[in-house]
Amino acid sequence: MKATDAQRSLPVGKPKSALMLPGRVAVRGRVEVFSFGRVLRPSTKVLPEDVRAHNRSLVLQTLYRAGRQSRADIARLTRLTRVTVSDLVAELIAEDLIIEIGKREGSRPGKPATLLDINRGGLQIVGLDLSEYSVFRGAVLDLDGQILERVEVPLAGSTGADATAKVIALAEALVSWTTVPILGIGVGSPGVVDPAGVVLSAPNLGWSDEHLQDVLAARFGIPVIVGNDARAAVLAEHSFGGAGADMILIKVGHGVGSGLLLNGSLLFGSRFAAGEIGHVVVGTHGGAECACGKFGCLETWLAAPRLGARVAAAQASDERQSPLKAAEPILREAGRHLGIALAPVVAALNLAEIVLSGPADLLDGPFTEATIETLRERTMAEVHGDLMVRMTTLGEDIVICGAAAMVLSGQLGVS
Amino acid sequence: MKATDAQRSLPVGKPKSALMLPGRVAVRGRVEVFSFGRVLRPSTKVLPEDVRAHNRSLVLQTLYRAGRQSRADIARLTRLTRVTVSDLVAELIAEDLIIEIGKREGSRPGKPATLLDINRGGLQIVGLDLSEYSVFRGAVLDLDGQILERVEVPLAGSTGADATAKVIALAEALVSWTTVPILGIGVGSPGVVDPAGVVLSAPNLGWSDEHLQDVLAARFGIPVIVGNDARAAVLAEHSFGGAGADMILIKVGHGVGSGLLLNGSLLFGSRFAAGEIGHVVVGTHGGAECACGKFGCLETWLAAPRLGARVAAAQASDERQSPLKAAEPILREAGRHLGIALAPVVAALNLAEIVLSGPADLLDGPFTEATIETLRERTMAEVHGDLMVRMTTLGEDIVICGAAAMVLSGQLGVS
DNA sequence: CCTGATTTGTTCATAAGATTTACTAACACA
DNA sequence: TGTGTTAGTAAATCTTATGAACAAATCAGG
Repeated sequence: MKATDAQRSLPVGKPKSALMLPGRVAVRGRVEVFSFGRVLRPSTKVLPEDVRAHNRSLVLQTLYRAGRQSRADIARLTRLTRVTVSDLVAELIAEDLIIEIGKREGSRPGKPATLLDINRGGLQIVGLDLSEYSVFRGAVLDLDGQILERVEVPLAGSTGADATAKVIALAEALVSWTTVPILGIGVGSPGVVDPAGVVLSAPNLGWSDEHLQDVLAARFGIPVIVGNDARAAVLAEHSFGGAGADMILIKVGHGVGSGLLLNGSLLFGSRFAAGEIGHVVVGTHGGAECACGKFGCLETWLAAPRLGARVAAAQASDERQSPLKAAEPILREAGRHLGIALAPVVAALNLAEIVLSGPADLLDGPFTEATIETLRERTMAEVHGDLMVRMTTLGEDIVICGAAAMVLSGQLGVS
Repeated sequence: MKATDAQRSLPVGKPKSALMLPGRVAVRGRVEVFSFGRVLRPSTKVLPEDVRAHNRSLVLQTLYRAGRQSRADIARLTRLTRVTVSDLVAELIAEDLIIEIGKREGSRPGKPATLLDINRGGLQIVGLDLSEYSVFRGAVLDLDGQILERVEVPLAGSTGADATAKVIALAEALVSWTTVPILGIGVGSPGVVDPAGVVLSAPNLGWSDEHLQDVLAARFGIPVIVGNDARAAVLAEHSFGGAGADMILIKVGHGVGSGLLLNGSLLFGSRFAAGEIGHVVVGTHGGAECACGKFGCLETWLAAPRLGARVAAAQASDERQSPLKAAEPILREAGRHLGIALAPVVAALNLAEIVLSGPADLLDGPFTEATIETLRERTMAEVHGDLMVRMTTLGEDIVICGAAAMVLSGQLGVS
């Protein structure tokens, strides 16, 4: 900072001018300066209006989280001035995103506060879950992530344009059922989805380079956000499920995927394929053959159809035991393999929380226990303290809720 | 037509006003709104002066990367106006961070441009590497990361306050050798270091809760940044080594650690212990006993003393073979275990680049080849295309260069 | 009932910052 | 000599947050 400061505290005369910069040639390569922890992207200038947008989101978020606050309350929480908050609130009220909900009750000195809240009853969200193997699901939700109306459409083997048409039809139905203005449409899609909502690849649906977000936005004329299903799920778990800021969510279904939240940020990965752990080989010997051609992929251990089938077989082969007893070794073996695969990830990322999403009858019990035990055996002690492995609190609706969370993020958060 | 398809399978009626918002109670939990990919931390208001600080860094970074640009060039690169750039440049020249270096050569129409550059010769950085087992190393560097002067101090078993005193003495010597004002002091320390530069735990040095950054800043009165050694290394590789924005750097020395750069951001982890992968168990059978009590930790396979000893033993036991031949199976086995541990990490994070730092005679050859092969065998094909495994280009100085990169980031980047 | 204290929300003037517009300076080319 | 181009600067404008001041509304207490 102050060159003079530095100069002052430095010993004065020193030799070694010989080594110095006389002939220093600028042989710089491609170099970037960092904000220790965050890249400063070149050509990303910031304008005063960006300040406005940020503080606007700050007000919205404060109100969304705390709910029912006065302008003065918001000013105290955000450390903005009352004047600034009043100005932002006026703008947000004009846009119908915030409403006044009467005076504060109770006996206090001073002018009674006018309470504000996000316009929770005046806006709805449409959320779609395309991640199930044989069915598209969708719902109308309120701003708190509560499902108001839901619907399913059998996929019936549709792929490519047929699948796209079914998505549009599903969205049309849901949009027609909303009773108030729509904040936006969120879609959780399987496969690799880029930040612009292009499904780069979704084999099950026969999609590649499918510009789903653009197509839906053009059709409905309202904001649309399309994201990967597991990433939507991890966002849901954080926004509505009470999870922290460092977490991996393992999604077990017809395949196995995951979503990562690191320091509160969703991870996309260098090719937008972060979380695709289904085809990592686990263990050094054995393992069933996978559709991908390898042996012992995580999917061969965990995928619901395979795991369910093995459990059923075990139960059938030994009818004297209780079904639960018979299933236990199978489930523990699967859970152990998940732990083996996750141990390096948990250690490398210093994760605090592992959330499982999938069939509770398979995952919630010996499976989870074996995963925890395996992680304890295979990672450092310091991690054990705060490491938590648990089932999601959102059940089957996790992707739909996550789609809604994406919309909340895109429309009310910083852009 | 597809619309009718979906419509047909949907519940037709549209009643459901009953379900709507009449009595909706706001039973919200702790909820956060997201900017799809980045948290908006509450109580983080933004002011116009933050805009200034950001754009100021943008100018500095542009100049640092591109070098020798005119004000007009910077304006074009940053998309700020010439007026704004002139204003910022005047401020930066007053602070001696930027200098004018004469008119542009060559024959072009128009007024000749006044070229600017970062004051590369007028500022120096002090970098310290505390990560070696038996020695502290330090250097004076220029702003391009070139080492101008270096020094080593034997650690001689110092721990606790003794070790701290040696760090201070080392820094004093280096500071006294600088010939121009110092931009800052960077320190790469082993162990768990929090973002405030507190070494929470460094067993080898006997430190816990050592406020090294504060201590050094108080002593020298100039900016100091203390960070984890592997994180410094990954920053160095990105800033000076030409690496991309999604990378893991594996640091093999007396122990094994790593640093992660994800989407251009350094990962700290929920307890600031991200990258601590040395004590992850690899493989499902066998493995030597580790100092931590477990068997088969990554360190037992990779740590330089152990690996070197195994190589030496193999070479001694079979003197008819060439030393290289004799070492190969040992090195391949170690590299394979690194691949096994990294496969889930690479897949989960969709990493593009793996950089190795450590003894080149051990790592650069069969070891690296085996790591690549193992990763190919154990992850999805799509990853193979752009996955790169290589040695660092910075050699032994990687942590010192990383310390300098931390200073560049902290002093010239966004705060 | 009146007065003082307290809190809320708004009005007005101000400071910081980037932009647009317009200007001068310096050069090439014809 | 004049025209066109580029660099850098100056003045006015627009945006945004802030501080100071004030009116409104309420409580507490005499």
